[in-house]
Amino acid sequence: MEKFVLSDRDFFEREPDIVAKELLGKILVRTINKKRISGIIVETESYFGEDDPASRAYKRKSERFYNKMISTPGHLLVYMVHNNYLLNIISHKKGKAGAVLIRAVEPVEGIEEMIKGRGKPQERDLTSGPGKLTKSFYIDKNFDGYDIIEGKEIFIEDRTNLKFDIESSRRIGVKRDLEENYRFYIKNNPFVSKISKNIF
DNA sequence: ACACTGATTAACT
DNA sequence: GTTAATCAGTGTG
Repeated sequence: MEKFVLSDRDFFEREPDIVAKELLGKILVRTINKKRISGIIVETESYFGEDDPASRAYKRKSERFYNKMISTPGHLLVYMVHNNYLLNIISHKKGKAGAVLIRAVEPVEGIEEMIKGRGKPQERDLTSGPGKLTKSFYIDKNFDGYDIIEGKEIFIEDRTNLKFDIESSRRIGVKRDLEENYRFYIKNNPFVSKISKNIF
């Protein structure tokens, strides 16, 4: 049915908002010492290139970020904000810039490992935010540029027949957002970072 | 070498 | 709902 398969790089060679929506319900997997840490992706945001004021590629103000965001789709972009690492996947059509931010996952495997990485928070707080989930998944700057198509330590798995509704809202924590909703999340999922009403 | 900036979080009221 | 903490990354000089 679906033309684009998650295991192919093509999947990420599309507009970031399309990719962001289709990543919902997929499984983010981290292998560490042959153990699996994994979770269902429940919340994403899409960022664009030179014309997106919230993007770090905006107006090529940072040539460094611009170059990362036009690099090969399917590679990771990991960087720090407010002392938290944020996990993005480079996603764009050829010649454009773009990325999808993974904002929250629902823990599936390796919950003990997550707790070790984060201290001892409530289970809901393990991965219900972009900075929280990178800590629980042991993801840091070393994974910047990592290829999740070929990679064995971080990759994304498909899952059969998971049913859910998708909601959208404005992006969170953004000063000057675009006029459309570029945040996507699974309706009524308790691991979504923040419940917010749609703004049209 | 220095100054500024958050795509956040936790801890408040 | 609001706000302070906190520091690596980035650009500029």
